[in-house]
Amino acid sequence: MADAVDLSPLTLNRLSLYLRCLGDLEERGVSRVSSHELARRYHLSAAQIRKDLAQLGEFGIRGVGYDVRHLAARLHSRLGLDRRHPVLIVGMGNLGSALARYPGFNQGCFEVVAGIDNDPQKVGRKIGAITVRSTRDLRRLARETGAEIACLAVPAEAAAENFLALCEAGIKSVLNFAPVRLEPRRGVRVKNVDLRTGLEELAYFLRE
Amino acid sequence: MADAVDLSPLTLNRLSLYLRCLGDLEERGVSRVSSHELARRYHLSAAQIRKDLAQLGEFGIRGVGYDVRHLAARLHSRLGLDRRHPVLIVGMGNLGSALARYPGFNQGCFEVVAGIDNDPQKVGRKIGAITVRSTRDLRRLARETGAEIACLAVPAEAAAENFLALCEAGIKSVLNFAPVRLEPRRGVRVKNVDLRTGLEELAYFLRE
DNA sequence: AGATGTGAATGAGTTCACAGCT
DNA sequence: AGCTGTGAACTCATTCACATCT
Repeated sequence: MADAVDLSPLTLNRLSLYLRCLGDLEERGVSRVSSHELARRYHLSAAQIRKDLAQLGEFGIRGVGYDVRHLAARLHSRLGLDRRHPVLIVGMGNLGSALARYPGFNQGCFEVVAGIDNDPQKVGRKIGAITVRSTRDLRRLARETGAEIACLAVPAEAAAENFLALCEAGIKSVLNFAPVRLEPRRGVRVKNVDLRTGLEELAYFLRE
Repeated sequence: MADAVDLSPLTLNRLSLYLRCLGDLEERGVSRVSSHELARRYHLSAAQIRKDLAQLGEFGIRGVGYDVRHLAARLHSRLGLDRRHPVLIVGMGNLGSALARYPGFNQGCFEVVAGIDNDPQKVGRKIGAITVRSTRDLRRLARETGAEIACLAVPAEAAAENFLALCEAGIKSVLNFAPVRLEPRRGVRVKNVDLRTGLEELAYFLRE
């Protein structure tokens, strides 16, 4: 099957998940795995795993399963994880600071290269491996670091203006933690991560 | 339309979103709003808003729109947000500490009532409004606070055992931040929030 | 006139079931 | 014999279009 097809976000998120499962298997020294085995171990659906993987081409071995390392490498490159991704964090409050130190944001191809805040009190402070910089340096920072991805972790009321600044600094993708719908901008992809929504979903299912 | 129908998680998340939009409108002093106006302001779909809201019963006014306060109140109660929800946080590392102080987790019906960690160094420390408690106190804490919801913010390798402990302490809903699929337990609802997946999704769309 | 509420049409995503390969 | 890869069936979700009400 062709390599150019676009994957849906749903498929994409599952592929990320499979990749992590494969990493786990690799660590455990497992070298081959079937869709059923994957499903059993990680509570997934075998049919769906096959459908998802089939979109990346045929490289399962019928009667046997998949080669763990080969599959992981294929996923890796298909997901765009085979090149470095510097990440900027805007808003170094509690959440921004936690993200800067979050292992998942500083592993493999991802690296948090700078934190940005407009509070002069915070500028210059070291948080984890990075130093907090002023919002005014945003454009220069983006250019110098080559960052295309930014996390927006500012309060709701500051989200719109900071998002605009990110767009103007040439950022291409934004992971938005502010509980706000950002005005769509062409050429800039936004993924909203609303932590509160998760809680509300759980609360719903607690009604008797 | 009946009140007993179960809402899908997708619908549910949008209803949460609408609720926040209505809050914003209320603050701005807007008292009536149409589905089109909501869609325009917050970049949503008018048809979908109507479909979603219709599931909660008829209380729009044809030719006019919806009463902002009335609609907000209805959503509120339908989502189960009209009673208090004490929240426990397990794992007081960077992420757990940030969540404990996160405004969205300490607003309205939600309140973080305790943080839990098995590191004796951390036990007793104050973080935001709460004090860190030992994992051994989990069961008692759950009973005393009446918490039904917990956030799991421990490293991947500690997730399974802590999840088990939560289940045994009688927790009903878990917001899981660990990049791990938890073994399903009947009677316990899990919502996975994987921050890394968000980054990976963005990285995918940066491939040329 | 203008907006809601809703069946009908369309589209997306998942599961089934089995042909085909190793 | 066993597992992949995939069309077909099915379920779930969104969009359309309009009758219905204020």
